[in-house]
Amino acid sequence: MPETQLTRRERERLRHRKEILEAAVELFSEKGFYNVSMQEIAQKAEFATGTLYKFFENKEDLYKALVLEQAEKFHESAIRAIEEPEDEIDKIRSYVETKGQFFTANIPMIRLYFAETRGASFNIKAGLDCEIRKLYEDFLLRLASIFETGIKKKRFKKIADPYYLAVALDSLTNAFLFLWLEDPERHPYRQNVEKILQIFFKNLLNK
Amino acid sequence: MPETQLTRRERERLRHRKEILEAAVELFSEKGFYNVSMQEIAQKAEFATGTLYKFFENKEDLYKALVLEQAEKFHESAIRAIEEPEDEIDKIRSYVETKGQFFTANIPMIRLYFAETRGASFNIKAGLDCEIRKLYEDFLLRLASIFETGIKKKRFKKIADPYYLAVALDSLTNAFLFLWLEDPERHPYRQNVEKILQIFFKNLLNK
Amino acid sequence: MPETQLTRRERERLRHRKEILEAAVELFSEKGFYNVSMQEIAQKAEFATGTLYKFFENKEDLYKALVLEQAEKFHESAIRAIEEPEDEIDKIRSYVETKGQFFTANIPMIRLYFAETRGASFNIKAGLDCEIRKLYEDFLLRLASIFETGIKKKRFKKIADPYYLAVALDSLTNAFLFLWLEDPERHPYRQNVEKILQIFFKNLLNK
Amino acid sequence: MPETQLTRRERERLRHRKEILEAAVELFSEKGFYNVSMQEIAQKAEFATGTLYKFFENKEDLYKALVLEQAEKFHESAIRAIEEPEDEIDKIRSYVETKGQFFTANIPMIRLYFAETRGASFNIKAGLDCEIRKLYEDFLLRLASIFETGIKKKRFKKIADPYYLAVALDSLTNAFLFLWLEDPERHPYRQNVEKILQIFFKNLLNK
DNA sequence: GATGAATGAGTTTTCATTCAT
DNA sequence: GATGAATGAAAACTCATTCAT
Repeated sequence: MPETQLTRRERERLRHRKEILEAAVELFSEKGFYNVSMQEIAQKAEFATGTLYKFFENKEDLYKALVLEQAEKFHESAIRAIEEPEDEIDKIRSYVETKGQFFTANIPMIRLYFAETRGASFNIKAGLDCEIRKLYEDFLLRLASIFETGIKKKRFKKIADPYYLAVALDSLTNAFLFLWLEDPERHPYRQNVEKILQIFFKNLLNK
Repeated sequence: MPETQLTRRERERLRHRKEILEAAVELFSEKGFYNVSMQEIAQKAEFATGTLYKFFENKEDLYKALVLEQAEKFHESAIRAIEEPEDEIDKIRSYVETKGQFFTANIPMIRLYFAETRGASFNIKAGLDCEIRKLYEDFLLRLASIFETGIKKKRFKKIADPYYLAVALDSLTNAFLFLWLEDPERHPYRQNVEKILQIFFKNLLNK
Repeated sequence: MPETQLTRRERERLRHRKEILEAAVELFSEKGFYNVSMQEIAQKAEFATGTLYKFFENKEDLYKALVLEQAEKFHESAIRAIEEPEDEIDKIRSYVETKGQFFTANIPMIRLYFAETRGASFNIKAGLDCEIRKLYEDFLLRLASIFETGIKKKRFKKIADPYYLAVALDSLTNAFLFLWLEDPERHPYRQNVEKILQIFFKNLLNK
Repeated sequence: MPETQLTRRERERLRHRKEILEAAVELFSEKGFYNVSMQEIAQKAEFATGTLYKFFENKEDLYKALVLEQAEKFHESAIRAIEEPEDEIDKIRSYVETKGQFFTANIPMIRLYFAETRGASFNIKAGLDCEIRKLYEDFLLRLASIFETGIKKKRFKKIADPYYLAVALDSLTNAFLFLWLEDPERHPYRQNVEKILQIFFKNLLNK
């Protein structure tokens, strides 16, 4: 196992890095990039200010690392979710479900991730946008190709550009995640998304 | 008309206020709340820094005024859009169209408005959220009640909670506005939204 | 008079700038660039920290302005000193005298000026070097051409490259300025320089 | 020989100390005291930061050791240079030559040494000044006494205070070392210094 | 109302120094 | 002696806000 081949030092270093990131997500998610100071993060993570700079070049870099690492994790999960099932409909269901699971287990990331992908991210001057949006765009295209294949296989009717179907699906799931975030009891993600997707699918499916 | 009953002084004051806000939207929309300084706005509006404070208590207040006034304008248009037509389907069509018209004519506002309604608005410590979200929520309820009435009138099938239908509709239109914003030529709002709504409606409509 | 055509505001601004520079020379000259903080300068000049940044982009810029402005003043004086007299020997005497007058009246500048021209100026990353050294080099060339002319006119023997004569003259005057700086009573600049120059001239002159 | 009586441990320690100092001269000479960090020196010397503190109390101490040790070496050479020859003129020639040899072989030290002796050394708060300047002053006095002896022996005319002759000699050699440093090809130290000294000596010598 | 210079608290970032291993 | 992660004080710089004119 590679984990155990790291020296103690290296393992500690990784742990500390993780601790910093964990303190940071919470703060950023709650107050936003500009309302969180490095001191604040350091304090929450129980390190000195200077220590943060051993791990991250600057505040922006810390934020980027944070969002990008989570985005990559989500991405992997999402890709796995759409690759496993055979059937196109199952792929989509699997995605919707995985997305729900990922974010309901990572609540602080929801705001950050959406701010960076769909949102008006003014947070970071540039750069982050670039990488994370590339990931996002890449995934949209994969979703689109599922719709495309489904259409070719005559599983779906050809009612719209597959890319737009992907965009629509993504935006609907986001909307219901937000509802869930605001009031989890009242707006359970799974059931709600389910119903909306039915509207979608009933019409999309060739009987 | 009340406008003409204002003194010259008052008219000038209003004009100046408007000039400041106009300079501000552009800057905020381009760089975000925290990357725009009051001096920058003053310069763009061709006033002295101090003058801004004759019109707005502070930076936050200026931003709030900006977003709220636009939000109110949009809401008026949107409400008018859903009140005029008789038929529920027409109401919804009218809303979608009006939304498109409003924002394509107010590009800089798109980012700000979405950041505040759906987005992870960390921009402002608090308060703005409150008022603008109330407006937004109010409108969602109106949309919901259109669906509800439609269902009652048997125009629509009862496939989902009307509120969720409203949320879905809103999120879809947003998604297509964003696409349009990114590449207006390639992703014309009207046509795209049209197609997606058809998926919606075909299934929603009782034949 | 152009001075009086400045608005009161402009005149005040210039005065403030000057006050800042005056506080700064003393501090820099005493402790060196890196041992003086902007706060310290601000305090000594009786302004707020931020105010310094209205006048100078950054600490380096403030330092540059300081040294360069003085260097330019000295330059003008020095050039005037060598242009007025007819005779080559008088030109050189005039320079030596003017240099003494300038720096004995601007004690804090001695260290700064020498640090930047002849010294190992590590103070500033770059740039200042450039401009100030250009001035300095320019002046050395003027001095050299005085020697050259003197040689052509047979006032001087042709005992060495005129440029090296200039360098030698400059370095000797510096050395005696330093001595004076360390102990003005014991090492009066004028008399000492006088004697040394005699060594120079006696051999340089064609009887 | 004492060297071989050191234990292996002690020899290693000395070697490490030397390695650190060697890394440090280069860096200090290139960038100056304040633009070099201890971590940088450690890295260049291939030691850990903490190790530097086993050898030197602090950064200043390291710098002092560096400059002082070199200064002492130079002084020994210089003293040897003026002690060996019999004749006063030869002593001076020997000094000028030795100085050239020492610094052309120790380029990085030129800047540091001059900064500390003649220059506006703001580098170090204090203390270094003291010791190194004492060495320097001591040497100037030795030079002065050579001139004095020469005068007594009627080798030299009594044209100026011997101390000032020493200062002049030193400042001229420095000036030509600087020229050489800037462009070694164009300004060869030996030849240039030679010519300038002739001006000096021709007049100084009693035929 | 308009001006814009001045303010100074607050933020990011650096780096000499320490210390547990 | 060697390591290098952690420290935290100190510095540069920004900018919302004030206020005398």
